[in-house]
Amino acid sequence: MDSGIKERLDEFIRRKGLRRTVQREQIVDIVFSKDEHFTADELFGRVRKVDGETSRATVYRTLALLVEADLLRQIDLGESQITYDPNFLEKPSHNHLVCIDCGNIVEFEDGNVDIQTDCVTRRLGFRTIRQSIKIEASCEQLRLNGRCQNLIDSRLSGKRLRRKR
Amino acid sequence: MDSGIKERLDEFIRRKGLRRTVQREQIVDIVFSKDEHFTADELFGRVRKVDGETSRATVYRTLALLVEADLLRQIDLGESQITYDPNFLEKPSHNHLVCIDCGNIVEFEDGNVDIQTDCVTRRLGFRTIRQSIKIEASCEQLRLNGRCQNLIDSRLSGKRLRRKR
DNA sequence: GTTATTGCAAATGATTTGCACAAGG
DNA sequence: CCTTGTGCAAATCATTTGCAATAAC
Repeated sequence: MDSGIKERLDEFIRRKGLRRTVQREQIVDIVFSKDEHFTADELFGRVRKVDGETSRATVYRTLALLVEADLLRQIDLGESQITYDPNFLEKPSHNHLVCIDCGNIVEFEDGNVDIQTDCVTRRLGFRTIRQSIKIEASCEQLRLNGRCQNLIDSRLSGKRLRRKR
Repeated sequence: MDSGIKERLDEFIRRKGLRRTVQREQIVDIVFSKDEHFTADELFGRVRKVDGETSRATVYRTLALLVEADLLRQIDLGESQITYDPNFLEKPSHNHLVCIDCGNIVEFEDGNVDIQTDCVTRRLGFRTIRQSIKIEASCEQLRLNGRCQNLIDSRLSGKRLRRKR
């Protein structure tokens, strides 16, 4: 975990007159221990393994806190549950490609895309605050070779596949 | 309303072995009578004005039907309710800019953006199926002049402003 | 001590679903 | 007829909230 996160959270907590608690510490540790996306419920599961007392409500409230502090971002993958992405600190303007074959999510950063969209924004008379791009795509490997390395990798790593809402 | 819609729906209904009903006819007429985005509940309100019998369930079921037939699309504006966009038939690859000042939603189509993102997609080893871009932006007019024509327009037209989830 | 935070359980709110009856083909 | 569609009310499910007890500071 990037060591700056705790400091930024402490700063946010101080500025807002809030308090440091063991639950918040634990949840933050878990959220930023991996670079994987997660839902509130998945996080609750991981938190419960560490501390069997922490409540679902506290998990939700801490997620809202982290989003407000701009340490964590909600992303839309078209599922019924909100997905959280802990990687915006490292990759501030990344976007997501979702493979419709295997459900894998690929993060990408591309300056040219950012420039193009910002150009459109200015042409329309606005100033970009934030943008999100979701690309749904099919796997070229799977189409050509009948198999897809991403799919194999995700099976091996046990990554969560995409569910429809 | 584009006259092709009814035909495409009929074709879909025939192909699937489904049935034409008065409720579906009415809902489709209402959905495509304007180019405005709407939620299921807003649509239900409009439908009820025409036919006081139609149920909320039928509205939801017909929306799902239209989405499946690819006549209507769900878009994510970060609200708790799903937003439906009836304009993809006319503008097949448009995207959305949301003004954080006034909540206005501006649709735009831009070939260069599409080319850039498709380029990224191919570089990653995928083939684009569909993409959606959401730009959150502030109004330059408001920043410079202290007022925003979009905001004034939306007040005048009584357009729905954005709610947070 | 004062105020924020927590856990619990209940509430919320959008959407979905089971079922008996209605209606399309 | 036979099956799909509808309306109703109940169910679902993620998320939020009220409240009394607890813990920061």
